[in-house]
Parts: sequence; C-alpha cells; structure tokens
Amino acid sequence: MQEVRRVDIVVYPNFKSLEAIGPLSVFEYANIHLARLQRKFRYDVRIAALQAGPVRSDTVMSLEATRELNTLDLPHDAIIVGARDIETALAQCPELVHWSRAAAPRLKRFASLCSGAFFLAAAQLLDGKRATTHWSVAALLAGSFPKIDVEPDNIFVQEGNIWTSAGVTAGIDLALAFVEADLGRELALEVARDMVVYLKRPGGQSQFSNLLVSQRTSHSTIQEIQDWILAHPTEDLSVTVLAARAAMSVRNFTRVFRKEAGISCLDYVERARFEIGLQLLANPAVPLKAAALQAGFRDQEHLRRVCQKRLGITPMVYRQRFATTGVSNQAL
DNA sequence: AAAGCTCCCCGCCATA
DNA sequence: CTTATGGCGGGGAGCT
Repeated sequence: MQEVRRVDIVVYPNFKSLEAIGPLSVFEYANIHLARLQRKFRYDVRIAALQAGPVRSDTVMSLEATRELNTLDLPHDAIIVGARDIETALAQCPELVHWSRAAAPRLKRFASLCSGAFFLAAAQLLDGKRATTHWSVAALLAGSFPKIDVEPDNIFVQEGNIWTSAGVTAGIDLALAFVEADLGRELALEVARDMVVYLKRPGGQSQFSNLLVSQRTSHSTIQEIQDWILAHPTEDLSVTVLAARAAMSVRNFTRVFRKEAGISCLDYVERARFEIGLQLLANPAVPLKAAALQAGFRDQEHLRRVCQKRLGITPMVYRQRFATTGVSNQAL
C-alpha cells in the first residue's frame, strides 16, 4: 500500500543538536506535503544510536533514540551528524566506526554532516574518494586521513552511496537533495520554502536573518530607527535623514549607532536591503531589476555589487543555487 | 581610465 | 569630574 523509506539520523553523546534537527525537519515537512498530495510515499525518520534512550547533545537538549544500530534491520538511508569535539567523540565511540564500516555497503545512502565525516573516514569508507567537512576541521581531516581527497569548498560531495557535507545548513541542503532525488524538484522546493518560512522570526517586521536580529540594541531610539529601516528599504536611508529622524546630530547618531549596533549605520542599511533582496531573489517570479528596486537598491548593478561583496556570487547564481536546492550544481 | 565628487566614518576637541 | 552631545576635518570607499 505505501512505500516507506527509512532514514535514520545517527547520534552519539555530544552530537551537534542543530545539525540533527535540520534534516529531521526536512523529511517530516516532506511527509506533510506527501500526505496533502495523497502520494503513497513516506519517510520514516528515526533517531538512531548505539543504545536506545536519550542521547545528550552539545546543548541542554537530548534526543530520544528509538532505534539501536546493532540490529540486523538496516535503514535505507543513514545520516550521521557532527560533534563539537570530534576527536573525543571518535575516541569514545569506536563501535560507531565499526558499525559504519559494516553497514555502508548495504545502505542506499550513507551521509555525514560536518565533522561526522570523521566516522566515515575512520571506517575507511572515504579512502581514495572525494569528501568534504566543515571548514574548521577540513585540515585535520586531510591530515589524519591522507588517502582522502578533501574538498573543503563544497556544500556536499557524493561518491557512490557515500555523501559528506559541510556545516550546519549544509545538512538541510543535503536532506533536500535526498528529497529531490526521491520525489523530484517540485516537492523539494516546497519543503525548502517551508523551511525559509519556518526560519523567519514570528511577529511583526522581522522576517529577516538572525544576523540582522543580532544587531538589535537596547537603545530604544536606535531600535526604532532599525525597525524603520527594515520596514522602509526604498526610502532615503542616508545618515542625514536617519539622524534627523532620531533627533540627533549626524555625529552623535553615527557614534551611538555604532556603539549600540556594533556596525555602522551604512553597513546596517546595506545588510537590511540585502536581506530583503535575497528574499526576493529566492522567488524566481521576481525579475532581478524589480528585486533590486524593491529592496531599496539604486539598480541591478548596485544589488549585484553588494551580492558580490557579501556572498561572493552574482544574484543570478544565488537564485540558481536556491532553486536547485544544491543538488545539480554542487554534487553532480 | 581617471579624476573629481559625494557620502560616510571617526578621531579630536569643545560645550553643556 | 564624568557623561552625553555636537562641530570640524581628514581619510576612504564608491560612483560618475
């Protein structure tokens, strides 16, 4: 009646909680869309560990493992998450390495996130192959396992049924790539949109990134100005105008702004506009020029420059990467 | 392509 | 004396 695809998220003490949650959410959101579309395919996502029961993460959060690894019944896919201190984790969980080596040939897909790649490496699954990991431990991986061709610049790398991926958000990208491979691009895009929506902060003006949110300040005047900026990207947001709005001299305004926000006013304005621009770029129905203008940039060229400066890619490339959820231009 | 222009940031000092 | 504010001017980035 229904095709069920089992995906185990493999955890161990002090795993990175943030990495486990992303892929988990991707598959569960996919299930919601599958149910809505009355498709006969479901993901059966479980938390797996050496022993069943709660597994403490790197934060106060624990995840309840409902699947024990050393059973004969293997999942279709397994995703092993990273740890903050991978060398310690590796030393504490040699059984996980053994399991990886034994299970790998029979898994349809076996993926590591971030420093989880070290388990695959220790199991010699990556010898002679390309692989990636979080940039901060890429050199360590290459040094410890010289037979591996480490490519630190990739979001993720696929070699046969073995996948390795970079940092936290890469886990989401990787899970989306799985969904895309299983169910097609349309559904993967739906889920990607859900995730963006979910990551938006609840409430009023702040559908913006944590980066901007983190610049927020307790100084009420500056905060009002920041809110005004976010709500009115197409207005004149010059220092002169904003200082007048704050009823301060330009000198004092720039000084207080930097003290409270940690970045200059111009920098904040540019980031705000860029965040808005990226949201618009994520929607392929919006022309580049319209995205630029609606975000408050002078013209496409302005957006292009800022995009190049802050992301190192052009708006079109950003749009393409967003649209493909990474699979076609990153892994293949 | 270059020089000039505009806007912005910030050190320094003065003022309240 | 400390703290918040404002004016001035140099230096720099980006645009024309």
